[in-house]
Amino acid sequence: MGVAVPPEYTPVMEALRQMHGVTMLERRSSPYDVLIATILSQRTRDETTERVFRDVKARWPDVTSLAAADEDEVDAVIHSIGFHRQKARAIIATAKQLEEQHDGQVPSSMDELLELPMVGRKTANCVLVYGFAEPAIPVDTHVHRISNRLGWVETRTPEDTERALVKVLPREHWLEINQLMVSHGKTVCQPQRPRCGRCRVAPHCARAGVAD
DNA sequence: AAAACGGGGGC
DNA sequence: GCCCCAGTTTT
Repeated sequence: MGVAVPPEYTPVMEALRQMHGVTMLERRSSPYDVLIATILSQRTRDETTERVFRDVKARWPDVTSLAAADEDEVDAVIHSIGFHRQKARAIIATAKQLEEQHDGQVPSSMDELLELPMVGRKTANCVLVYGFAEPAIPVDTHVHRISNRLGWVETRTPEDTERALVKVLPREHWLEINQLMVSHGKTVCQPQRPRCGRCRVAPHCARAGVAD
């Protein structure tokens, strides 16, 4: 009986690496910084988020100061990003929750992270992999879309994609896959018109040259 | 399963 | 001006 030949994950990741030149260590930071920065980054562009995160850290450098921050003041500092009111409320509540329930530390388990406001699986997995260097795959819309286009998974939601990917993708690629596919998704494998003619992954892709 | 949240960047 | 976003929560 024919056992299906698994996709060639390593050549794909190598092609992505060549196209996008990710410098992994730049994203490594303390679990707390990853947590706050990732909440702020939801549905907003990186460049904007980076500036806003620096401003937040300058004004409220640690958990204790952020826990005591005034919501209107935080809202004013992060006003240039989307969902600023919810995010201001969320990061203050997160800081308070860390102090009251976790001795001021960021928890390192998925279940505990999911208890924090505005922390879903994608954000929690960012904290685990970038903050704690634990094996986890943050799946956003880019990872979801590209994994399906490649034929690695056949899933309807990012959550389903995450659960499928952790079963098939070798662990050596988990740390890189999010940033590589996000970069790829913004510049080459875009939602509407993927530029397959310029894509070095196309030879390995189930839908190269085919629209969704 | 779908709506709501939102300012900023690209065209 | 209009369309599109590195999600999560609520209905």
